[in-house]
Amino acid sequence: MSQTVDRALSILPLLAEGPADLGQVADRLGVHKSTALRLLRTLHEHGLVYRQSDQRYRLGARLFALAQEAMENLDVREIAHAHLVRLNEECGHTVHLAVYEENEVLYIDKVESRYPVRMYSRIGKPVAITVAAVAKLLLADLPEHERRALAEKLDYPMYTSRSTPNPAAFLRELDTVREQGWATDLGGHEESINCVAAPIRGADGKVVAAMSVSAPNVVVTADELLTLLPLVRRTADAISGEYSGRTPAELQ
Amino acid sequence: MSQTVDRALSILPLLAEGPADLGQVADRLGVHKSTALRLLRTLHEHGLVYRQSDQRYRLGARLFALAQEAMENLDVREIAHAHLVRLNEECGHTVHLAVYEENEVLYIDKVESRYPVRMYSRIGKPVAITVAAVAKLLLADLPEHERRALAEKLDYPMYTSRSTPNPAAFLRELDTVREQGWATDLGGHEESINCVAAPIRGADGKVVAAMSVSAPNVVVTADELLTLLPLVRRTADAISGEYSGRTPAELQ
DNA sequence: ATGCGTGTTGCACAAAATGCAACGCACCTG
DNA sequence: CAGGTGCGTTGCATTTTGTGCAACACGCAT
Repeated sequence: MSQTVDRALSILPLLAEGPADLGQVADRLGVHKSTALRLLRTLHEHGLVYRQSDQRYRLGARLFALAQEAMENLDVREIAHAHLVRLNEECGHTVHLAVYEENEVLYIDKVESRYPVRMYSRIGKPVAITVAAVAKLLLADLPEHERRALAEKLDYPMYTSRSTPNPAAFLRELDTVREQGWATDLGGHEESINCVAAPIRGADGKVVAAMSVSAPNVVVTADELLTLLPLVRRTADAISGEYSGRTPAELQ
Repeated sequence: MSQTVDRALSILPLLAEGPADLGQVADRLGVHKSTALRLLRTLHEHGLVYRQSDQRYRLGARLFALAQEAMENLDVREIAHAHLVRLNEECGHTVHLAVYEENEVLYIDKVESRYPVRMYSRIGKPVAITVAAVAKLLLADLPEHERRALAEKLDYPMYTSRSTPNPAAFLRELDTVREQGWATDLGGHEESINCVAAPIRGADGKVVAAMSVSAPNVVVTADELLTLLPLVRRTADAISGEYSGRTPAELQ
């Protein structure tokens, strides 16, 4: 595609890790300093990169503004948010909202647990796609060929002994999930954390997002968490209804 | 500087206005379709641009991930330090930087007064939350319900006759502080010590930290200290600008 | 079939990006 | 204070790389 642009864009994730100086950027890109300088200057002009007082470069304000706008284009998030908050108030655990995009599953909203022990996650961060309950729901709804192709392409890291080990097992799991209309992750990502998740569907029945409730074993056992399933499904259905225009928010 | 990158980056704000197809992008860039195509493809590979089902392009969710990660790796303390030192050189008094965390306000940086009479404080030590100027700023920015809940939970020790006596008085003080955008502590913690403080805000306008200048009566009167307010606010604004990655041009 | 509006590909040419080497500059260090 | 080291920065010759063109492919409506 375009080498120059490709290099320039590679700078962004690099700076997301933290500020870096010209030399570091040039090294990690594998280009001459002068080349890196010109790329950084261009990024700077567009406000995507900022030069702090110690001369090092970091991501700039413009990027935050763009991210904000990108968010606003995802209207599921806006509709879902109030429901997620309410669910969190009812059960107290961490609530996540995720979408599938370009072979990745991304968290796009999160309401923190009210318990002191919290699970780590980050809005915008790609999800552990082979084990996360929300990922199973989103992938289970893909057309067959796409699903198979993706399953073959993925890595299957064994986060724990319960992680999905290979494509075959994953595809079987996705079939089950599609069948039952909900999904779980019982210690597949981190030994002590369990999730239950339910799908959010658009007017045409396609899964547009998925939401989950997560809690560590020390707070509730997996069995206890599973008793929340009806509540989670009801919340997801409420969001689906509002998203597809069936149930205006005012009526609830 | 770099034409190709420049063109590619110009696509982002364009798509921020709303989804567009190849032709529209090419037109607005003033380039041939094939050129626009290659640029879009490169952006796409980096996840900054997403191709929706109707083939049109829009901003991708990856932008989040970047912005979010960058935020997380930002260190107010690191960015603020040089500014605090400069402020101390200009006025000579003790300068503090504080953040709110888990129902407490903590000093995270300090530059000592150059006068022989110093006030006692320690980095990492919780601040007298009901009276300190920095605490007022940080709490004033909390969401209403959280602020009320916290105000009720706190103790109101009468360090001096001017200490905040109760939740109602505290909430009133916080409203004033939020309104005016700065705060003071005039002998509320120790009879002879006054402070002026200003907030430091992130890209989203949220108060992420607060800074203050403190001095005992024997060095400067409260009125004299207040004349430093513009300087303190300017410093805080400079830190805010740098923290949120604004370019000088956008800063005005 | 036919025409129109898309997006997409291969290619020749020219422009634009690259790496180099040299310079400026601030900061140490002996 | 001379000399050295580690940065960022600049001008320039070289050629890689991006560009626009024209042609093609595809879907859709007429």
